[in-house]
Amino acid sequence: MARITKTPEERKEEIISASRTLFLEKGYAHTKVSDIVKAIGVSQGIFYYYFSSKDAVIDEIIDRYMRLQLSEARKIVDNGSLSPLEKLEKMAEAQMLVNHRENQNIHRIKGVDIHERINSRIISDYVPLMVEAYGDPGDLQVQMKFEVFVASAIFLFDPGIFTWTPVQRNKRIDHIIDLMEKSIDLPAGSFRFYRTLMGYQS
Amino acid sequence: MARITKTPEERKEEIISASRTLFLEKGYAHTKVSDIVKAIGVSQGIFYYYFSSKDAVIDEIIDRYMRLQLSEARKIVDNGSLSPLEKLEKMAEAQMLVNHRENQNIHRIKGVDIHERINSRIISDYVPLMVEAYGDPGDLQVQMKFEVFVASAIFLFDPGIFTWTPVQRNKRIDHIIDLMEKSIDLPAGSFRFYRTLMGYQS
Amino acid sequence: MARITKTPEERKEEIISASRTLFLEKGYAHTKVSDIVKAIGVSQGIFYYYFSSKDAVIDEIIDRYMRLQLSEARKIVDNGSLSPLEKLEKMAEAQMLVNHRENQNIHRIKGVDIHERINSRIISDYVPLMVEAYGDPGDLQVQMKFEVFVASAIFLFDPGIFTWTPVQRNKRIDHIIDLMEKSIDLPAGSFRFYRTLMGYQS
Amino acid sequence: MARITKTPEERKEEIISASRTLFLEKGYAHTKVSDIVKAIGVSQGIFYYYFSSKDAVIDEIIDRYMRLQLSEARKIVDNGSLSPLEKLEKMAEAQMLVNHRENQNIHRIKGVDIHERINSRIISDYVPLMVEAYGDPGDLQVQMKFEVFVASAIFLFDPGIFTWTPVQRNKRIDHIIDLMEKSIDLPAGSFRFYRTLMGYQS
DNA sequence: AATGAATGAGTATTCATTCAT
DNA sequence: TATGAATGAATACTCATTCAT
Repeated sequence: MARITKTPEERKEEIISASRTLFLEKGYAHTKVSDIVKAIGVSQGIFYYYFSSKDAVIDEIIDRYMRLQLSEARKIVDNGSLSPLEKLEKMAEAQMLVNHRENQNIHRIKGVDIHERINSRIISDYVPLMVEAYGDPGDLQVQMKFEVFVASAIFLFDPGIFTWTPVQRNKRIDHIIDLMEKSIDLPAGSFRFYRTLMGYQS
Repeated sequence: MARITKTPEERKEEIISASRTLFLEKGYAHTKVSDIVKAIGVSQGIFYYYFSSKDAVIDEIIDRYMRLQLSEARKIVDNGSLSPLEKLEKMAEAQMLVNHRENQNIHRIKGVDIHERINSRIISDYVPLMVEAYGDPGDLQVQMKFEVFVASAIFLFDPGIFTWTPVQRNKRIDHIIDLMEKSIDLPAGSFRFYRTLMGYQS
Repeated sequence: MARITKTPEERKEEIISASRTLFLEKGYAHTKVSDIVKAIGVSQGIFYYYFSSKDAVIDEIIDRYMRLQLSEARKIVDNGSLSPLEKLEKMAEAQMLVNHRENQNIHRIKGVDIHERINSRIISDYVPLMVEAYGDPGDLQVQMKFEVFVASAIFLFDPGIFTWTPVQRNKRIDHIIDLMEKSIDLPAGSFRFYRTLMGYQS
Repeated sequence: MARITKTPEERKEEIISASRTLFLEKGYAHTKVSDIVKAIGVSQGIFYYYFSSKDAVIDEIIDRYMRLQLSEARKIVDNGSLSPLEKLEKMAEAQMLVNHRENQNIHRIKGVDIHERINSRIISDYVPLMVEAYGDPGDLQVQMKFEVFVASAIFLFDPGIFTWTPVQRNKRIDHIIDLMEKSIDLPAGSFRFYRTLMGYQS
């Protein structure tokens, strides 16, 4: 095999990117380390030069994903020219954008508690940003409302658990949105923009 | 090994019972078929006479569990002498009872989408019974309210995902209960009995 | 692969025998488990059905070897019709016999302290039998003399350490024998029979 | 990493010293080349600039050790003002001195035939010096006596093989010394000074 | 002299499942 | 019904050594 040296950053990026793609395609468990290195044309050894184990890669993938989502959200929250609702809408859009950019929709990776790890951070790290965007940073009552909102959405629309028909799904999406709007005294329709994020099929 | 013939029912029961115990102790993945047969003193082969695979056993365990929960609930729902709230309370009690009876608290089994399989059936099969008990069988609006109620409870109190302190947990329990009560126009406190089921620590 | 069932005794024997042969040929480290099973035409799995690890096989080989040597020696020691010197001579012959029977000369296996494990048991278990044969069971002075005799022989003629010319080797053999004879007040030549065991080249 | 150029001698010395320390601590096999270079803060590549392989380092370590022991012994042998017994005693002291100086007690290194390589040279190179010190250079009879003396001591007190209790060990030490004294017609006690070298515990 | 990224060969072990008896 | 010996597929990780710069 021709020896092609790259900078550590490039190489690490390559490995992460190839891993994410393969994990998405075949699932974590069914992706062999040998598959990953084959995909980028390097030796097995180099994988372990950059990562201590296969698990360390998924850790890094999740971590990067969350950091990216959080930093995008942070920018929006800190944008003084936006209203609370505009901020939340922009945040939802940013989420979708990140998910689609470079195959990063790691929610769909099958395997060892990947979901658990992500979901946990969404509630603990992302929800507080939503509360801040909404204008009540640190307000526990509001935070718990967002928690329930996000939790039921993640749970009920988890493709690994439920297979709703489009109609069933749409009804539930609107119901959850409606419930949340009432819960925080917003006019009906204020959170309609969340439809897309939850997978509403029009 | 002495050959001891039993009726198929007994043998199957033995296998299921031993499997459930071991799955609970060591998790699904870490329980070997050889562990199971060793526990009841039979050969490896006989396992496959009764079950087509290791996975078939967990299927059966989940299935029995759900059928038991549903039949207990059914009885309560059909009990004409109870009010809607009494029915729901009895159902919650029955759930806890079944969970503790004969180690059946299979929610705690670690492993491949066991949770997913159970959760899915809770929403699709058990929630409708709650709606029926509440007195509005088939009312989609009510059903979706119960779905959100149950979904957020399952999600936010999944021990594999979150590690709340008792105080944090209690606050969220009360919040979810409160939200549900308001959502279906019940007096505050009507659903207080759900506290126990969700793990409230007083 | 055709499935051929054998009794556990036969199968275990097969594995041990093939392992010993391969260890002798290629050394312990360079013999793969896959080599062993290939040699007898069975699956990898069956190896682990009979032995918990590759190391467990060498343990068993050493153990069987020592038990065989010791039981042969025991018979001779217990033979009342032999004089002490006759016993020792028969014991030396028996040693060589065992070594050559069925490739059992496991002294020549290269690898992880195989020697250390054997040598240790020779001094601790076999030497006492020599003392008993000689007629002074439990006599520490005599035992230490035999220990030095055996130790220097094993050490100086270890093919992994020294490469003597035949002349050098012969001189040392005779010297060690002579020393031992004097040490326990035997007439010169009494222990000449040990020459063969030590590899005297005439 | 800052590039620090040193003279070849210094660098080589550094590598050897670090290797010896690590081999002693963790054994030869469990010391990685990367451990060695990490210990002195240089790159992997530079190791191979100075040594052709990991094995070459242990060769050099053994070689230096033996050359040091032999040169110290040579000085003593050539010291005309000492009697034969004084020479042997000084040599024994020198051995212990070298062993303790700068962690050089390489006898304790665990690993692939390190012992074999050292022991071989002790018999072939060091024993002749003992004979010379004793006053009979080239006398084969005397040499073989020293060989047996040294061989049985090395063998019986190899910590990798035997685990004597202090009492058992002391008895054997005195026995070997006594045997040697008789063997070369020295008054009892002449070689008592060897006790320390062999690890006598008073 | 020095760097450090890259190579690549090497393997013991686990266990669900099968099948001859 | 029951046995239990036998199958076989599946794979992450280590590290001495090399080499382009």
